[in-house]
Amino acid sequence: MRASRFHLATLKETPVDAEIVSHQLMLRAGMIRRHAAGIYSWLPLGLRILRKVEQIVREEMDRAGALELLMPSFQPAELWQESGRWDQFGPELLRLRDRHQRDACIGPTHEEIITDIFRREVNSYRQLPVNFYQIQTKFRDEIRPRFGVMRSREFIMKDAYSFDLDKDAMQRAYDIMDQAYVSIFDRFGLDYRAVSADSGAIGGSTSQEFHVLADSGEDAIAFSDQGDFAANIETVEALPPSSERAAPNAAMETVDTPAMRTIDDLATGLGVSARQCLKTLIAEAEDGGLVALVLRGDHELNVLKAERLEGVASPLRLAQREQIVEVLGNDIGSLGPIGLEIPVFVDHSAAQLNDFVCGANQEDRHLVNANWGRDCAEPASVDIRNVTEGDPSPDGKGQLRILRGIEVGHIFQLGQKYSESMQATVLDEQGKAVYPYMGCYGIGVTRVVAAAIEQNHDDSGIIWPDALAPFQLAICPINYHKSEQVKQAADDFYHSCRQQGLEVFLDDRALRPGVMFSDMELIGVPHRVVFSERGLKQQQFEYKGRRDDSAQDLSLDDLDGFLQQLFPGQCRAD
RNA sequence: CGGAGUGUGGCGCAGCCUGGUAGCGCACCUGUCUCGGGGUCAGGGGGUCGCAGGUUCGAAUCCUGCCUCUCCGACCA
Repeated sequence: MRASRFHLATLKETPVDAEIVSHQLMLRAGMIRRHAAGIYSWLPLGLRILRKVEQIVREEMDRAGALELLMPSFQPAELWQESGRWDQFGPELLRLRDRHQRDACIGPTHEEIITDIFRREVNSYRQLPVNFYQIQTKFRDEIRPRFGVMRSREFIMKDAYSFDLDKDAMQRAYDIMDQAYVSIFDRFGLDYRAVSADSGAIGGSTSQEFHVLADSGEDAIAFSDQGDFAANIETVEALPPSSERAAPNAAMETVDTPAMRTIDDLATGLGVSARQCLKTLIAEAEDGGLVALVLRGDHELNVLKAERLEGVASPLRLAQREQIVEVLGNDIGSLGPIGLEIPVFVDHSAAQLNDFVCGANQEDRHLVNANWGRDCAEPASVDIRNVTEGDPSPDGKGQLRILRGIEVGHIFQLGQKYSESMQATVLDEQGKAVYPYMGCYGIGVTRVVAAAIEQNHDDSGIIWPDALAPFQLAICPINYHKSEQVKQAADDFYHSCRQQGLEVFLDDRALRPGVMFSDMELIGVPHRVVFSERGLKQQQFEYKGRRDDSAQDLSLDDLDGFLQQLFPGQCRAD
C-alpha cells in the first residue's frame, strides 16, 4: 500500500473525551470515528486490524471443526418470548417494531436464533456433534457506553454454539473450544490468562473467561503463585483464617468520633489500622427489610457472594440512606453490629478480630476494644469478601496474586436451558426425542483490538504484535520526491516486498521525515526501513523495530536476506 | 436512572458576565524557503454559534422549552 493512495487520518491532538489510552490512540491513529454514544465507524486502517483478528479467529474455529454461518441482527420477538428472555432481559435489549407493529429486537446475542436454526435443520443424533459459529455485529444498549470500542453499544463478536447428545459430549465440545481459544490467543501474541468465572445472565454452569492482561482492565483476576488456580476475583472463595481468634485484652469503651465517617477517617483519627476496624454495610433483605453485612475495614464486599446469602435480596441492593435512618434510627458512618436489631452476616475475617473498632450505632460515636462473644453474640461467619493479594489459594497451593484484565472471551456450558425452553430436540439411537446439551463460546472481536493496544503502547503510539499489525513493514524514503536515487531504491524494495507477499506500507507522501516517523509509530507498524541519499551513498539502508531504542544501518547487498530474517517462513529465499 | 457539566468551521478552544453582526491554535488549499524526528513565511477557503420560541432597533451573548453529548454515581455506612 502506498500512503498516497491510503486514507491515513492521524491526529496530532488527543480528543478530549477519550479517557483510556486505547480509545485515544485509536482515534489519533485514525482507526475509528464516533457517530453517537457507543457507535463507531471503522476507517480503513482500523478495519485492517479488525480483519486480522477475525481471520485468526476464523482459521482456528474452522480448524476446531466449527462451521461458520451468518445470523440476522434483526430478531423477531417470538423467539425471545419462547426462551423467556423477552421479559427477563432488561433495557439493554434494544426493542423495536416494524411497520406491521410486530415486536422485534436487535440481537445482543444469538442463542434464540441458533436454537431455532438447530431445531429446523438437525433432527438426528447422527448429525451430532455440531458447532455453528458466526462473526457478526451485536447491539447492547449499555446504560453508559464508554472507553471507545471497549464498551460500545454496537460491536463485533464471534459467537459459537455447540450441540451434543449428552453431558459428556458437551464437555468434549467445551474442551475443544477451550483449546481453540488457547490457540487463538496465542496467535494474537497477547499476554492473557484463562480463568474460571461466573456464568452470569447467559445461564449454565461451567464457564471460563479469557482475559488480556492490562493495568487498565476493569476486571480483577486472582491466580495462585504456585498452582494452576486462576479465576475471576468475583468467584474466588476466601478461606476462613486458620488460627483461633485471640482473647479480649481490654474492656470495651465508647469514644467520640466527630466527623469520622469513613474507615480511613476512623483509622487515622483513632490511630489504628483499617484492618482493626469493622465496616458495616446495610443491604436490602428479601422480605423488604434490611440486613447488615460486616467486613474488616480493609476488605471489599463481594456482591455475588452476598446476594447468594439466605434472606438477602438478589440482585444485591445497598440500602438507601433514608431507609437506614428510618429503620435503624441512626445515620451511616457510625453503624456497627453490636446492638443491631436486624440480621447480621459477618465475614470470616471480621469474625476473627478481637479488640476491634466499630460504629456504636449512635451519631458520631464508635466502640473500641469490642469483642465477639463478650460484647455481643458470637457471630455466624460467612464468606462475603473479595480475596486480596496474599490470601491462601483455595486449591491449597500457594498464595493468591491479583492482576487486572480485560475480558475478551468467555466460554460456557449451557446445558439444556435453550433446547428445553425452545423445544429443540433430536432423535437418539432409540428413536426417542431428547434435548441436546449446548455450549456457547464468545470472543469480543472489537474489544480484542482495544485490549491489544491497552497492553501494547508507548508514548509514541501503538505497538502492534506482528499478527495484528495493519502493515508488517513501513518504508520511509527521505526526499522521495526530490531524489531519483531514493525513489528508485524505495520503489524497488517496495515491489520486491510485495512480490514476497508482505503487507508493506510505502510512505510516498512529500513529507518531512519527522512526520513520517511519528505517523508510522503512532499507527504501530512493527518494522520500519528508511532509505536516504546519505545511506545509499554508503550502500546502506536503515532498520528500526517499533520497540527498538535506536536504528541500525544495514548493507543494501543483503536486502533479501534481511527480509527472510525478519519474516521467516514468509519470504522466499531466491 | 440520579447528580454535575457541555454544545461556536473537521478537531481543540476563546468570545457570553457587561447584547452591536464571530475569533484563535491544529487540520485543509496555493505559493515559498526548508529537508533525518510532527519546520518557515505569505496568502486563502470553510461556521444555520445544538434546535424552537421569546425579549430587543439589534441576540453566539439575556429569558423559556426541548434536544445532544460528556463526566460522576452508591466499598464513604
